[in-house]
Amino acid sequence: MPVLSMPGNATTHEVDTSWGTIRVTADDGKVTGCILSRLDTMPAVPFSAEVYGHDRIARFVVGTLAGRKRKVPALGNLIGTDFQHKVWDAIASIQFGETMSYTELAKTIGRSTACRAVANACGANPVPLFIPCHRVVGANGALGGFSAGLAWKRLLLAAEGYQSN
DNA sequence: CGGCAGGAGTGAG
DNA sequence: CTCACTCCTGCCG
Repeated sequence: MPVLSMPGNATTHEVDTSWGTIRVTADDGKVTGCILSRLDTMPAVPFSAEVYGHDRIARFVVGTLAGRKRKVPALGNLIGTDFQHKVWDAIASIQFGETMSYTELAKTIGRSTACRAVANACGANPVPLFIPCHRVVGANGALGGFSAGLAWKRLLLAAEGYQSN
């Protein structure tokens, strides 16, 4: 009988927002996944969200989207290559309200010319918001991309005071 | 200003 | 295995 990873205490944390439901999965309280509804176009309604109870993970999500600095909950074991983990670690070190370009980030992990690979790793980030890949932008001030749709990235950056374009 | 190489990963053929 | 594509960017014509 194959021994696979034994789920400890898996939980799902959902946050209903005017832009769709955000679903976070965790294992023993450690975040392992974060799914945002895909927004290919800017929603017509302004963003709003509510949190029920004192779910720390859900509160982090809403707080972050509202531009409030919050302590990032513990993260579980994320599946990825060495390269991806290096990229994610570097992203995690970007302070609230600050941004870093794909090239700068590439340099910090010793791959100065791998900006494109860095961008790819950003897109593979299993826990957007928790690993703030939205703080990685183009060297020319452009936003770059965002797996769940640029509307989210704009919202997050605007909330943190970043002036795009 | 357009074109291209460079760099890791994934999926199609 | 090869090719195409992806959250990019500096260089070169």
